[in-house]
Amino acid sequence: MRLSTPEALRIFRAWENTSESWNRRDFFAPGGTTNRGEPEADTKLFKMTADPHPPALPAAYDPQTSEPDIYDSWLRQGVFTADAGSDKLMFSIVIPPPNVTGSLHLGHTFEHTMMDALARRRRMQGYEALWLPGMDHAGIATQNVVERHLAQGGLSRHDLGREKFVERTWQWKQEYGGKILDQMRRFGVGVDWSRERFTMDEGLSQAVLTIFKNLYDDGLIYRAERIINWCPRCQTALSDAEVDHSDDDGELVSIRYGQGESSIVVATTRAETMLGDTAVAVHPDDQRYRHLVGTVVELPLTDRSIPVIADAHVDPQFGTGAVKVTPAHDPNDFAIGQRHGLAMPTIMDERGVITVPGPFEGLDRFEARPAIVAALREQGRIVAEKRPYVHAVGHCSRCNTTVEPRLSLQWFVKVAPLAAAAGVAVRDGRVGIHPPEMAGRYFDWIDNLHDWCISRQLWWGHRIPVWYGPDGQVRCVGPGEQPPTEPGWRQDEDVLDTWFSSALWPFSTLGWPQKTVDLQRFYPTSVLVTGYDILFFWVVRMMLFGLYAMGRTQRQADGSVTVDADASPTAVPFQQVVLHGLVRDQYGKKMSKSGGNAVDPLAWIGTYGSDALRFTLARGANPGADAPISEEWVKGSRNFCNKLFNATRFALSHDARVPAVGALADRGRLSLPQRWILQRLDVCVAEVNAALDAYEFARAANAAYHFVWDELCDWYVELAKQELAGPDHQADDARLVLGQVFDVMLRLLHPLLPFVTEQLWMTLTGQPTVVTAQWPTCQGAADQTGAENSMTHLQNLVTQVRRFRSDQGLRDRQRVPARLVGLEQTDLAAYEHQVRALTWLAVPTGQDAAEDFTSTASVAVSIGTHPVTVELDLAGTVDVAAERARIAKDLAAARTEQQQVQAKLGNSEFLAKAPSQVVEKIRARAAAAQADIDRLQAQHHALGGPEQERSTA
RNA sequence: GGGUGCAUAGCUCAGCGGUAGAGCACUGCUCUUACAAAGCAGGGGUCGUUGGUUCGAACCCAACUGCGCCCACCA
Repeated sequence: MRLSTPEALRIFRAWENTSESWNRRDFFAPGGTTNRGEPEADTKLFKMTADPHPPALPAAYDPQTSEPDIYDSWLRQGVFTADAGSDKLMFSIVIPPPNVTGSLHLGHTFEHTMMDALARRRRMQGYEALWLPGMDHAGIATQNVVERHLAQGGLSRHDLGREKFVERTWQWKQEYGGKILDQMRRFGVGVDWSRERFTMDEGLSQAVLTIFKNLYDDGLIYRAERIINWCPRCQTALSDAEVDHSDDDGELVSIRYGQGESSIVVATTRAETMLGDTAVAVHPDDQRYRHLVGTVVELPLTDRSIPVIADAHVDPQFGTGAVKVTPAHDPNDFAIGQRHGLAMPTIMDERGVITVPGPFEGLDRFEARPAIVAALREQGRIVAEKRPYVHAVGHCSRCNTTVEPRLSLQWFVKVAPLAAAAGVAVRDGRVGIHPPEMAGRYFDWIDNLHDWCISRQLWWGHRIPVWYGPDGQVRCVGPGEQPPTEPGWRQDEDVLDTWFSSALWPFSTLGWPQKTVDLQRFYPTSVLVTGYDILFFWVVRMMLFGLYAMGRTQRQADGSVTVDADASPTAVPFQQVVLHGLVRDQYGKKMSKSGGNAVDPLAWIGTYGSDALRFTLARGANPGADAPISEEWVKGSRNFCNKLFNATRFALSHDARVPAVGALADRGRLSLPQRWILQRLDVCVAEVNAALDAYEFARAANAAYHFVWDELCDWYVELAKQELAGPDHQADDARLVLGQVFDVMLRLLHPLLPFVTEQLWMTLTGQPTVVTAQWPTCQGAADQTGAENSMTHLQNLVTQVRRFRSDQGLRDRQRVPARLVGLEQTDLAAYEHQVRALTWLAVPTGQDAAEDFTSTASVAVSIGTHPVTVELDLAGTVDVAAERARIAKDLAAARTEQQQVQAKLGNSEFLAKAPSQVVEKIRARAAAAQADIDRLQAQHHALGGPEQERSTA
């Protein structure tokens, strides 16, 4: 196959962009070319020197070509490298570290869009802005991937052994782990690559050791035999947060324990656990079983007898009111077992295989279940069955295997002493949550805490720094300490939960436990942007550890340690939390690989550009909101970029100049359209700022979108064409106004559309980069000249004439001679030329034009209180039917309006109780409606319209 | 089981007490030199149902119906 040149180029670029070219770390090597203020000369696309003639823009908007070059230039200029020594105000964001195994998906681009916008805006506002990137080692996920990889070669991790396996995983990380970072570069994230971190790198591992040791010494980490969630496939413990519950079909069987008079019936969905039963429990007040408490019953299929005990935890209303107790395989039963000192035999191994000697030994738990039910049925022990029986079942969030509660020896973090302070920090406003409604979910967790199981039976991760001696000694080895070397000592085999190191991310990445300048200047981080789906996994835990490590602790009288709830504001890991939703498809369905509707962001970036994808995501990005997205909408955003590109190109081609500061302050001199667009620009700036202050990216994007497209392009640019062709002073003003509007808008849009605004702004201003340009602020000038009102009049007039022309089937090109009667009485008197240009109306020609001109059709419009009639010469070709239809329609609308308004004005209570401004507004509407009705009726009459068109009211 | 949210145009959503809006889709016309990745004009909704509060309700309150999400050791 032969490729055409452009096609080949495109493919080459796509390939080039994804990997090789981005691995040139010399762009951001420490001490290299990244120092701010000393941009390296760039000969490729952009001139860094003051060039009086900046390079012309390409003829077409072409993100595929320009975006990678622009990103290179940013890295070369070092604009994202934060200076901790700066005396500016500080702003910092740490990236939610993506899994090292991952590739970029739309969820990442979604939150990166928001973080980049926030950081870029702050940088333009004069802050020293740090956006710190990095990756998470993702314990279970990565180990699973590498194990799958090994399995293809017929190997298991045990064939390699621990050391080799970990080595292999590091290798894998080096080879594939940076993929997502390469993809982020193509997206154009403005992160500080010189500060990139990894949860398993040297510094962060020190942080993990340090906090483990501190917590251990403070008695906040302990090891205990507890019921934990166990995944028989991953063969590791899981925290509560790593278990997903779903309502599954099961089977509830009732089994008779014991014989005859002294028998008792219990119900269960997990019949196989009966092999581990050590009691039957009933409620102490339950009269039905009172006589049995203290006796023993025979446990079927075994040679054991178990006691009947009384425990207040049993619900007498449920089932038979009697519960079988399996302390080693059920959390409730474990608690009962502890209270009654019951034996806790484990009946399954780590794979979920029955270990009790006998006929069921070696059976998987799901094979054992029907086998045991069958055996019980044979003995006549099954007294009732209910199937299907829907009940909540826990699944491993990593592999979806049914979780098995299992008694085992694990490490835990004592959460209560940490959590109180974490609750207070949000309640007293030191940490803001957006949207505020979601703080409720945060408190749900904080107020209902369970201790956090942090040990994992994996090999990939931070190994627990505890050593066990030959005589039962336990020693926690802190950072810098030597592990015991005497014979017989061995280190704990387990590693820490991935979220343990993630919980340190806001300060470990800044150098903690060292007292670094970064830590001092950039902590607490300003904003955390993350999904509401990991509020519990991550946000809560960062709060716990952040306040513990960076705040103060108190030793209680009993020797226990708690985190001081009144820790200073500088202890919190972040000051604001912005929670975003999920990316959904165009039908509102959650995007997921399994749902088959997942999209590779790079594909869209390749076709439409990073800016287009960002803008589409931004238009769905409000706190707590899910963002629907589809290719059509990305295309729409690309079209917007193209619009902006072409409009700027228009301005440049007419020598638009950015005015000196204050040059346009005296607006009295300017034309109506000029005053209007500057006024609207100011409103847009205010709206965008207000929206971004509230993290409402969607509102900001929409405000800018509508200003650029509906106001700037559709109206001002069209009007400016007339001004540019007009008298010199007017043309000069137009060039300055265009310069001003585009300068401000490009800066204002930069956080949301970084690439196209950079390209256009550099060309417009000749400056090296918009990244460090000054952020626009609202001038706050009220519309003192009534420009908005007059422009509304102009727009109405123009639209009415255009509509008439459209209804009459007139081509735009067809200049129609016309008189604008009465215009001189209105505020548009000076703008007849502009009105004619926008409506393609010609001045009547001929010797005595005004007198000879014969009108054959007219359009009547109300300009404020003044009637204006546009009289056109259609040379007798007026489509009367079309015209009458149009007028009839307007008349009907005007009458409806009049009816509604009169209903209000006829209501004495309305007049009495409604605010006077509202009443005045309604009166004005009534007057306007009446004027419309009069005018339209006259026109309708003139066209020979029948009288029955009268209102039926 | 406990929370919590949502129902507005064909689709996805904004509006949250005083004339129902946007994008896409749809219809007609136009290659008018910034832009056809466009322009101009247009059609389309008793704002889930039923009550209530109010001069006035898409908006506030209650109930109902239908979806969704979060939490949960219901054997």
